[in-house]
Amino acid sequence: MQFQLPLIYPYSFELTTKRLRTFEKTSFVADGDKLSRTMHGSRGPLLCTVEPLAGENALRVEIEGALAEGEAEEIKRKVARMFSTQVDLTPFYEQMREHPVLAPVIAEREGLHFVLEPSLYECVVKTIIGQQLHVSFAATLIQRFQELAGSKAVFRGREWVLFPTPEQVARLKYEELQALQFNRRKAEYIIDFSRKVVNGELSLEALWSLSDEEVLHTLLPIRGIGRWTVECVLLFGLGRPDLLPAADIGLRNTLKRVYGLDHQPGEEEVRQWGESWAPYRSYVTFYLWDSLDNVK
DNA sequence: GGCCAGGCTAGCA
DNA sequence: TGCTAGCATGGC
Repeated sequence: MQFQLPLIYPYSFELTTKRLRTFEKTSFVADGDKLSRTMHGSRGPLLCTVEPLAGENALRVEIEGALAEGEAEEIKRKVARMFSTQVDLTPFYEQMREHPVLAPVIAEREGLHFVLEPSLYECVVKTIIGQQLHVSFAATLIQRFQELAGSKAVFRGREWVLFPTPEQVARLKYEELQALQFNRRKAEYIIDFSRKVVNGELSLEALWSLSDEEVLHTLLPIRGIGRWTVECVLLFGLGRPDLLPAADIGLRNTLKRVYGLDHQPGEEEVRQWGESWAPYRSYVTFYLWDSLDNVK
């Protein structure tokens, strides 16, 4: 199946997918302009390939694999959501255009959009793995985790790994993740979380209809999930526009640099600044993170 | 070699 | 209620 997804200008495919080609390359495989990744379809593995359509202000999408009756529309919606094709950044840019400090940081990244994970489960697990680790080491762990627990599928004559399902992870033993250099507690967090999803104690699909606050209250009691993790899930899983992970060390380091401070700002300080960024705090956070990536 | 990473929990005051 | 050691490893 092939289809096109119209984009809302401004949209830069290059800026938007840059992080997928660098330290998030565990999800997507790049081939020139094209990016491919596997997804779970209702009838088995799918391969989704996305590329910009020159001069058309649209994405060209190809889906390989068996689709069920009526599944095509669902996949189109999912890919559109993943690549934020229907998000209009114009009001965000207008609000921030006069900002004394952030205006240039934002202007340099005109057209940068979120790329969301295809499933909330994948988002939560990757975020837990990434807690307080170097991004590059987290990527290594995610890779090993996928190889260990995920299914394989063959497309175009090569083997692709799928992100593990909750069922596959629920069957693992803690020791199997420890052998991949997960620490004991992180192994427990991930496997125990997966078991909650499998036994129905937690419905991730239900999160879509909840407010940010309600999502926070739903996920926070789960062991291994703190405020930062929920905020990342709201951002990168649900695509909510007004989140501020004020405790994030990367964000605080970036603010120190961008604002030219002599100290690393505390959580409260970050929240106070963030008030003037509402209702687009997620975008400011994301743009600042992007500027952090470029400094390293 | 030491300290810190895009945190979180358990244990202690 | 608030603070801190410990976690498992890589990078600087």
